[in-house]
Amino acid sequence: VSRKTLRLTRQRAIILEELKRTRTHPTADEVYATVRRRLPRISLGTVYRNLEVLSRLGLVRRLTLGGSPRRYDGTVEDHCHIRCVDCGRVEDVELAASQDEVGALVAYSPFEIIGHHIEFTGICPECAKQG
Amino acid sequence: VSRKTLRLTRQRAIILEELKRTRTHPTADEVYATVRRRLPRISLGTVYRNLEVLSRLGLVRRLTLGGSPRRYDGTVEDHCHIRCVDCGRVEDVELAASQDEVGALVAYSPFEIIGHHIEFTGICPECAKQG
DNA sequence: TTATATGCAAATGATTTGCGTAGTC
DNA sequence: GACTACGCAAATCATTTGCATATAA
Repeated sequence: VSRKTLRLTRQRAIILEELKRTRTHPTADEVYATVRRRLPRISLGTVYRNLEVLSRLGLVRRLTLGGSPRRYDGTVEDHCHIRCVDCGRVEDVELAASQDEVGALVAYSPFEIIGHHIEFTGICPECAKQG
Repeated sequence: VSRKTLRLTRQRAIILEELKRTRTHPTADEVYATVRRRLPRISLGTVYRNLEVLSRLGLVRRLTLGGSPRRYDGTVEDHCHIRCVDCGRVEDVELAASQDEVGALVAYSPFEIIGHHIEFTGICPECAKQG
């Protein structure tokens, strides 16, 4: 319940823009590298702060994937991911079922359920080639 | 492809034993605290090293949940988790579908799929009470 | 004008690693 | 006896935060 008035700074706008543009589920560091091409003086701290703000606003998604560093996703709609256990790359996965059907899978839980996320693991084509 | 011969040290055995005994999906620090009651001179580094070894051996599971610190699970069989977005507690969830059915949900992926994990998020009963 | 956001650097938190010694096999 | 694992401490990696200044509204 914050009373703060958010401002659309150049930094914030460009971080959002670049994150929406990519499909690679970048880490904060990768966003930093990309954004720095347009704003050479931006700091990594600003990137972290804005990724936090943007995900609170629901404009981007903070992925709850295993592993560090954390990854972000410009696509907000519910979808699943697959992570290469070898190189760590994360890609989207298309499901045969709807997200609602997945949500309905729970037999019982005392928790009030808010959401869900399926993470598949596997070997990506590139790593498969290299054995 | 390691040629090392593993040894069953007192520390390793007790870490495994304590992890098998609990259902709380503890962090390395929590395992450390528990094990220390029996081995007061054990170091946190040893706990980390052994959790790594034990999960490579498939004797325990390193959870690929979002958030830090990382959590471990003494139950190796496939099952799903629910994490309280408020207090971070992680509990097991029983599914209405089999794990095979979940695996079959993927419509298409260029990855060679190895496994999957569903993480539900919600509010645990305790946090729900406190609003 | 004024409060939010930035850049910078230091602080924090989690995990890993180097090293000399202890203990398993 | 040989070599793995330990305890300890320092190093590394990711992320957060304090502060003085810049800037959006």
